[in-house]
Amino acid sequence: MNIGEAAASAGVPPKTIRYYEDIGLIAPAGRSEGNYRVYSEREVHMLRFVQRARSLGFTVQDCRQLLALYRDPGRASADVKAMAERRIQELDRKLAELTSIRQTLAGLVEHCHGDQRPDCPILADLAAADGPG
Amino acid sequence: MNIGEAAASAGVPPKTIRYYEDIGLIAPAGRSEGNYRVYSEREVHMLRFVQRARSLGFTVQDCRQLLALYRDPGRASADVKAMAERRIQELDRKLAELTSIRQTLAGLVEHCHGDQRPDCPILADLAAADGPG
DNA sequence: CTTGACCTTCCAGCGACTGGAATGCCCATC
DNA sequence: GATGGGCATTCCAGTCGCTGGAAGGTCAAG
Repeated sequence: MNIGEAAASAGVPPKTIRYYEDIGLIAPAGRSEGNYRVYSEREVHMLRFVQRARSLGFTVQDCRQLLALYRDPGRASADVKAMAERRIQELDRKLAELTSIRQTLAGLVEHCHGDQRPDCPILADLAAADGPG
Repeated sequence: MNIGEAAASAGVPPKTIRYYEDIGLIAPAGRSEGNYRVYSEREVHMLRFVQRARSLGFTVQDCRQLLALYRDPGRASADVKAMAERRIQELDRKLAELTSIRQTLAGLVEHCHGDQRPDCPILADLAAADGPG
């Protein structure tokens, strides 16, 4: 299997696969006679694993650890769980932040006429910059 | 006022001010005899404006537009409102995405023993990679 | 006159790719 | 055998919004 097919099958662009190889996230692929990278199902499986982890917001560093745990038959599930829980905590932090921003913006938008006149509480807030939020 | 004082007063690092000047977000500051950047209250005000806009998640490009609108006495508040609404839409998209990810992770965490044994539904999900979410 | 805090410029790096150029390989058709 | 198109290869540069650090200049205090 060439990189294009592996990429399609794993749901990542070919460039990303080369990048992952470059940074040592995945092992260097074997090569054909014409120097093309060659992939087996096993390697595509790993790529899918990474793709899925990334789509859940794990960093590439996290992926390294997750792959290591995945490959380690003597792993403790506690270690995986801890990683997921840390990730959830970060998500909660981010969600709180974005929610707060959203509230602030929504409040400002609500009070803005949104017509042809220049008076605008949104700009006023940005200019004042010591209100709440 | 030197850059350090301006920075403290606007709530941004000195490096960021130089960066903003570099990319043309704010006008080049005047210079002292010793080539130090010199800031007036007016310029600190602009910096605070940008800092506040950035803290609400507006991009630097957005800040350019917001500053332009702020400076334009003939602006229509509708334009500002539209920007804020677009931003809110983006936030909603992001919030939905993160919330969905959180749900998936929470579901996985819930089913993981988190003990010394290797069996782990989180890794199993990453490896399967065709479940929901 | 020295110390130390501030300032200057410039270059490099973060994370996680992504775009593009220049080149090479492979297969099919004429 | 030539040719064309679609793959592949490498390498460099850019994205976004800073941030760190090196090498040097300025300023006020002691």
